[in-house]
Amino acid sequence: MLPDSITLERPKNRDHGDYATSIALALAKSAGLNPREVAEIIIKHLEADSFIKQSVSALDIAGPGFINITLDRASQAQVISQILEQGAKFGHGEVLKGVSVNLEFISANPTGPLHLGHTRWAAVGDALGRVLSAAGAKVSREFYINDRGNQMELFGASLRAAALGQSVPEDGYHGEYIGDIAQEIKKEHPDFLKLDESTSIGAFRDAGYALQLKDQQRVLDTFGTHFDTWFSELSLYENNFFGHCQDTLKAQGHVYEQEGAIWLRTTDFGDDKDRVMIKSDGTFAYFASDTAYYISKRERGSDICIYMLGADHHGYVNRLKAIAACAGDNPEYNIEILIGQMVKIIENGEELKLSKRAGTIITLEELVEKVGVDAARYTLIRYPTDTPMVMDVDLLRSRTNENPVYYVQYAHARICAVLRNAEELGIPYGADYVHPELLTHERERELIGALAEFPRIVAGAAELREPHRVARYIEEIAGVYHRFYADCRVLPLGEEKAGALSSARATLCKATAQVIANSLALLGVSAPERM
RNA sequence: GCGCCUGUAGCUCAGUCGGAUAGAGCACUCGCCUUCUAAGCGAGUUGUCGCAGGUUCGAUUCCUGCCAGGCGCGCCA
Repeated sequence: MLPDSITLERPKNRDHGDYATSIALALAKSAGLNPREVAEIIIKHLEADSFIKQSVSALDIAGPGFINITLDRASQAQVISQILEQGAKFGHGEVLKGVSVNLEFISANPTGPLHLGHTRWAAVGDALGRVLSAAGAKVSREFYINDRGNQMELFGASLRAAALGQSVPEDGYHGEYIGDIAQEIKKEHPDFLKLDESTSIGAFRDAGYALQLKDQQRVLDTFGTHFDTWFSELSLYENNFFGHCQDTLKAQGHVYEQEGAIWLRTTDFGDDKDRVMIKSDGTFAYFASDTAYYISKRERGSDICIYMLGADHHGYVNRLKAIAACAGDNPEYNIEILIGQMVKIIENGEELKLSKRAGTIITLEELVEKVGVDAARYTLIRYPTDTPMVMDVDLLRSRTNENPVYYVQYAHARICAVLRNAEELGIPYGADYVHPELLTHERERELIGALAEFPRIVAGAAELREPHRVARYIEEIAGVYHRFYADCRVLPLGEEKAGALSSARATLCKATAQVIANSLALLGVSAPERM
């Protein structure tokens, strides 16, 4: 019996070679041999292979039966040429080629500023989009605008009340920005206050909606997060699109009527209870939009619909999955839901809860004002989304290596400085100066080996939907580079003449800078040339 | 009550389909700049991987139960 796949891993301990496999241990039982014997047989066969003979310098059996593989130096260093040739494309691959992904994230109500919870997704969602694209997927980034329902009416009523100088409704919106917008609308459209109450509320609602949406778009733009589609919930009800969706679900046999309401039998697919689509008063429940929106995404050509939701919405996972199943899709493939845990922010050792602007929690814009785009994005992306996280403003503002984003950016800037100096000294570097035979230092081997991992990291991050892996990888590269820098002098000292080794090392530096820049680009974080 | 997430060093957290001696950063101690950016590097110290079972050659990782914390369970959106 052969296993489905053979795992090849990078050992933590460098003494265990460049790569290692535990295949012999896995096969030992069914082969009826002890693992080391199995390993010996495998190695004998591998050694007969001409490609292996050429590119591998050692195959060893270690421990209980691991096979440790040490690569030939020259073939290992080929990655340097590859990086220089492919440039910004290095690391990009095709594991997700041919897959069309709809990536929906943030999806805030257009009734106020984006806050901290949205910000996590603004960073992670954007990074995931970049990572998926790099892995070959066709990605459509979508922001779903919840522009329908009671919240919008309350928003309109709050604005109108503020414009009239009245106190806003109890369950309305109370942030400071409400007053600002109300004044802006009043100035632009003094006539709105002369309309009868419900028309007036509608007018304020629509004007406020337009202003808030524009504001969200502006803020996200400065944050470096861009969308392909801003999808209006209201548009799902235009041209009877919802009716069409209802027919689709009906055809699959999961729609029924009870007590004057129209239901979707989501319990057929693991939901706790069935969900109402059309309420007994004839209006649409929010869930109706969910079903139509999913169907819209699929009909517009996406194979996989990824939803990025806050932890307070995790109760929606089953019903969303059930929608896919009710539409006749495979809920294990066509729909994925990622849950982002809460983000807390502390400053001076205390949690920041109130934003004067939003009236509730701190906004994306306020966070950026405090720590800058790069630090905010990097920190938010650096952790898996299923862990709650705490952002420490003071730490993120500090320009020390307590702050991982600086550690990583500094490595890039440092390399750029070395390369500038190399150019001044007339030391050539680039694809013609790789000289693998000269890069024999342990630090050089380490660095080359780490650079070679990048494509695997990108593919893994894409397949697992975990962009934080890219951030952790850059930190490793930065660390390995700094150690190389400390031990391996690149430029000639004093009166020394520059030799081939300087060129080879400068070339390695160039390749490292490229990989760091590519990684940071996947996170939407800048790679400064000077700091 | 039911469901989801989390529990790893003093602190903040990584840990790939189950692999070898469980890792970073910070903090603490001590070294390293008359020459490439010291925002850096090196050395030292730090662990009942929440607890208890199970699966197996092997479990921080998978399964079950329990403990602790966070969140969610509307014909609201």
